[in-house]
Amino acid sequence: MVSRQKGNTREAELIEATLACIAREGMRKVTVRKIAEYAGVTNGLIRFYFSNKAEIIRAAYAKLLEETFFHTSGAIDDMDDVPAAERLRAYIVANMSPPVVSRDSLLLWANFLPLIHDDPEMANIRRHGYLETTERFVPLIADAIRATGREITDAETRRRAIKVNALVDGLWLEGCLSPEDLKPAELQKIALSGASSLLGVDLT
Amino acid sequence: MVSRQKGNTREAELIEATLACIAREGMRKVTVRKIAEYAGVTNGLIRFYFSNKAEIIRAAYAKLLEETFFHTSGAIDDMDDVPAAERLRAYIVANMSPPVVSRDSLLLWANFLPLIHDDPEMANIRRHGYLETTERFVPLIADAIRATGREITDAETRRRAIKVNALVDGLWLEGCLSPEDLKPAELQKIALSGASSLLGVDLT
DNA sequence: CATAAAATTATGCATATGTATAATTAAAAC
DNA sequence: GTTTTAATTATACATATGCATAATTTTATG
Repeated sequence: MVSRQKGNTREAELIEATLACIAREGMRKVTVRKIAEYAGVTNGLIRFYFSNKAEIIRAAYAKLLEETFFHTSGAIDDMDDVPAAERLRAYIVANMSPPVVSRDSLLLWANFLPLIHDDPEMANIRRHGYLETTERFVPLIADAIRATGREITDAETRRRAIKVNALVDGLWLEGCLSPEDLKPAELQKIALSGASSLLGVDLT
Repeated sequence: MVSRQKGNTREAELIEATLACIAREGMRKVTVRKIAEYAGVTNGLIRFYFSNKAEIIRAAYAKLLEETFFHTSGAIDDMDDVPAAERLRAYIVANMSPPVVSRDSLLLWANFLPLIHDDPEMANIRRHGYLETTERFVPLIADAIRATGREITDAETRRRAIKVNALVDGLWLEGCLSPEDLKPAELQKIALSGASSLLGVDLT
């Protein structure tokens, strides 16, 4: 029998195992038995920490979003007194770096996506993570534009934000799909020069 | 008993049913019985047209890629004598329009993605579709830049192509995820003005 | 050290699933 | 109109799966 652990540690291990299992096997091959195998325990134990399979999947999704938020928003914590352009730069670079850019992150994202459509709980978890991210990104872009002293309407600002957001998302996608063609360093250069063109702000 | 049909029609119906089933239920809930139900036949019939489940899934994926290629590349067929910028414009607009932009297309894409990693056949199907698309898109961008008469290195041209491609992919993603916020018309405007900035070519 | 509580394993069960194959029905051939 | 062939249904089976629960082991408590 595997040595015992306090609730929190073992629970976290099971969630980690779930993410690893989803990333490597795909959601359709994920079973409670396989999750247990990944965690090095027997299947019955999962029921001790989670009331059913859906719940551990939800916990894994929440964990994934937290991690992503930690890595992107974490990069601009303690930068309140820094110019907006520099903060935006750091934020974009973080979004173009591992572990945000990785095969696993894309696979996890894709595997969770369909669940959002038939499980309202999953939809809530996503909404929360999405708002958290948007609330940091969009104002950053708005500030960077305003810092240049240019006159710009709210509608136009919004359109610029959508573009930069799309560019970053698209590059994230390409970077995850073709890591040989687009390594993080180049990804970051491309993202920064692209965002510079789109915003009329020098981020390079 | 459902009235009989010649091989091709029924086979195509089953593939259509598979795509509908994947889009609405998610890959993990797709069973041969459910596919049959979507097609209005009994489960045994699937084995008559496909040797196993993996094969009908592969056929569905190939169909999806064909459809996408048909809608995007189809938009610039018979445009050989038109200026490159205009062809690029039409191509981008096609990529920002239904059915390329739709909830279903994103869901299908996400559901198929994990299969590419453990089924070499699926990887081949994807590679084929990807090359087909890239071979039309990248030269279009290169031509549009060259048509302005500017001097530009191959490496820089490639970087620009990656950016535009990422912008389009990212907008596709956002458009599929939030169809209320980003309707096709606005999506197209944003994509065209964004690509214009990134390439230094007027596409609006 | 004995006992209680918590963590982990082992086992069982009902159902779902992929696949195989036999039975049946409709269209085609002659 | 009968026979052949192709298309479709019906049935069966072994396995996988989620969930439940009993048994066991480890840690904590006194």
